[in-house]
Amino acid sequence: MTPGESQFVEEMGQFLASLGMTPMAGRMWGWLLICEQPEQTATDIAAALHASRGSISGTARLLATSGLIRRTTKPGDRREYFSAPPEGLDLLLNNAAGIYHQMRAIAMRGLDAIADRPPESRARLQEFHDVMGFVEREVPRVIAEYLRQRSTERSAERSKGKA
Amino acid sequence: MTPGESQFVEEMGQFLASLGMTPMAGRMWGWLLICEQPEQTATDIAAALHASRGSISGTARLLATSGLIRRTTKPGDRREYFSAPPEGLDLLLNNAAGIYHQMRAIAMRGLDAIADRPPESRARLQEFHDVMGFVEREVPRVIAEYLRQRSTERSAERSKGKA
DNA sequence: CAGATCGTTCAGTATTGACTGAAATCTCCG
DNA sequence: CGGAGATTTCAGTCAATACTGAACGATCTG
Repeated sequence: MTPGESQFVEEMGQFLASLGMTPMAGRMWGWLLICEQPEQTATDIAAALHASRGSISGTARLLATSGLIRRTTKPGDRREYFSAPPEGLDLLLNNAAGIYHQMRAIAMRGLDAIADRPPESRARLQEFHDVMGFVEREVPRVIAEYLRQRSTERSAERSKGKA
Repeated sequence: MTPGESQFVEEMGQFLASLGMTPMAGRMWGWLLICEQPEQTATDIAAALHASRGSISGTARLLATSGLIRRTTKPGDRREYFSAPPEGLDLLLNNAAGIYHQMRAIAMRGLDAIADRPPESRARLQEFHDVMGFVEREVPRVIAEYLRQRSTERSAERSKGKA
């Protein structure tokens, strides 16, 4: 790994860590985004990241269950190969947008907790809840629309390439 | 504080902590959203949250500089009063949307780091960068539009109330 | 000016949690 | 069936950090 690549991997580590995952998860995903061979074994990754195999194992499970990485096997090869599929990006975005839902849910429970108060006392939290409700609806809509549009562009390009 | 209120405060604490602030910052902001008296002294807050004054002091600075809370003083009263202004909500949203910018910036630096690679090797990260570029532009736009619309509705309501 | 109250600072404490590395488990080949 | 290569598990270590509480400084009152 060049210093620049190493810095990228480390930044992805800190970033995904700030989103609730572990630093190692970010490093691993980042590495799978930039490594020359898109499919890497656990040993490859451990060597590249200077990490223990145990750490890779646990992190691989975390990333695989959340859909960010894909595990594949090859006939006549006991090893597992990890790669970063394109869908991982969509999942990451949906996950990030999920914080708006969390915020609204918390506000909702808070409103229940102070249900007996007069409206002017609940106004602050009510507004918080309303704004989150909007964002929770609209942001995923915008993202989904873009992803749909992008996938149709892809199809068109592939058709053009074939023709 | 009732159990329900306490739970709300605690959930806000964990939530803002996951966004990079401290749990105490979330608890304090949450409390200022639901307390009966919108303006609270540091002593009031410390008592409500069972926290030390030192903790409140540091947290108040953090929240005030980020604009989430407002500090006010009254003539003939040495104490400072804290409250949660409506703009805090906007700032929180902008802050949350900032993660998209962070992601694109990291991807950009990563692309620089592997600038010498062939395009097919950079494709994964390039796509990551492009998608983030879109989200970084559009999500804040949608949020800003909504906030603007909401503020004009407010003005209309206030005028109606006066009339 | 003395006294009291409020705010800030900072060293210390305790907790959390990510990572390591060795032992255990599994799978497939010869 | 034995064994090599691979993965998983888990107890232990280590670092990061949020919070406490006492000491200090500042500001207003009587």
